[in-house]
Amino acid sequence: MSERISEAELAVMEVLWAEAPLTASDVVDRVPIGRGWSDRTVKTLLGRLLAKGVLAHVEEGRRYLYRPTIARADYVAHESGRLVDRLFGGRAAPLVAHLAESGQLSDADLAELQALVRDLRA
Amino acid sequence: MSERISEAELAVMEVLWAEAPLTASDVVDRVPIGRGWSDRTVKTLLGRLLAKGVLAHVEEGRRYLYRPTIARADYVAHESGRLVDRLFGGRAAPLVAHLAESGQLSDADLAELQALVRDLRA
DNA sequence: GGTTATTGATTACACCTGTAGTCGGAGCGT
DNA sequence: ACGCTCCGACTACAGGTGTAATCAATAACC
Repeated sequence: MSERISEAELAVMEVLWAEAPLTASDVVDRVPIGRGWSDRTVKTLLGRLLAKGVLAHVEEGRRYLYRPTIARADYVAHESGRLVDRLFGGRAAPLVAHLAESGQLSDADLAELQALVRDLRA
Repeated sequence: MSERISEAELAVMEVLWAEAPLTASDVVDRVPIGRGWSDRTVKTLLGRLLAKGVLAHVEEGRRYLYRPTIARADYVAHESGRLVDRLFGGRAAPLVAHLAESGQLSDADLAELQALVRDLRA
């Protein structure tokens, strides 16, 4: 459940969150080319993710089909919560304030946020 | 500049962001008790942070005075940006949407955000 | 049927991280 | 001046991570 997913492992999870189940070679083909990983590396990561329990695999003939056991939304919630806890004392509003102040929110983002917050407060 | 600060190291940085400059033993005294660290551990972390260039030290008689070389706000901006890049494709609005949807924003947070966004868009 | 290609399992290895211990020199007490 | 103490520098060591190579079983090819 709560094993940490490393940066490299996340790239593999993203592939499987986008499409699953997949075979190991399918995953290799879909990992962003920029990573420059060999197929062995991807295989290792799949193995570690299995060991961490965040992937499951079922036999499909001579190979395995891999599939996430946790939802991306849950992972994202977990990681967002960790960041908010570590850097903002557990309060989310200061994070947004910070993003805004450090210019990481575009006008479009702000417009979107305004609509979002309005709806949420309704 | 851009060396990563680990979780344990962050606890030391927080002490020095709260108050600086400090001697090593001052830092030891101020690290959250819950960590249960020996003074050696804290010293090691200070050394690693020096090596990473995020701390500087000047001699003060028999000992050193340590002081951050990067601002907490810059670090926070960097880490927030990383999270947003990794999990939300670089767009911050979905983060906020996510925090809201997963119930991590209180009514007070939402009110605060609404005011914040209104001001920012003015 | 023996050889080769695939695929998963096991092993490797260096660097980072958490968590310290040891060594050596500079004052301090007497 | 001598040993005790405090501090910083160096060393240690296991577990995680990035990045792979090797091994073994099986399937496919000729």
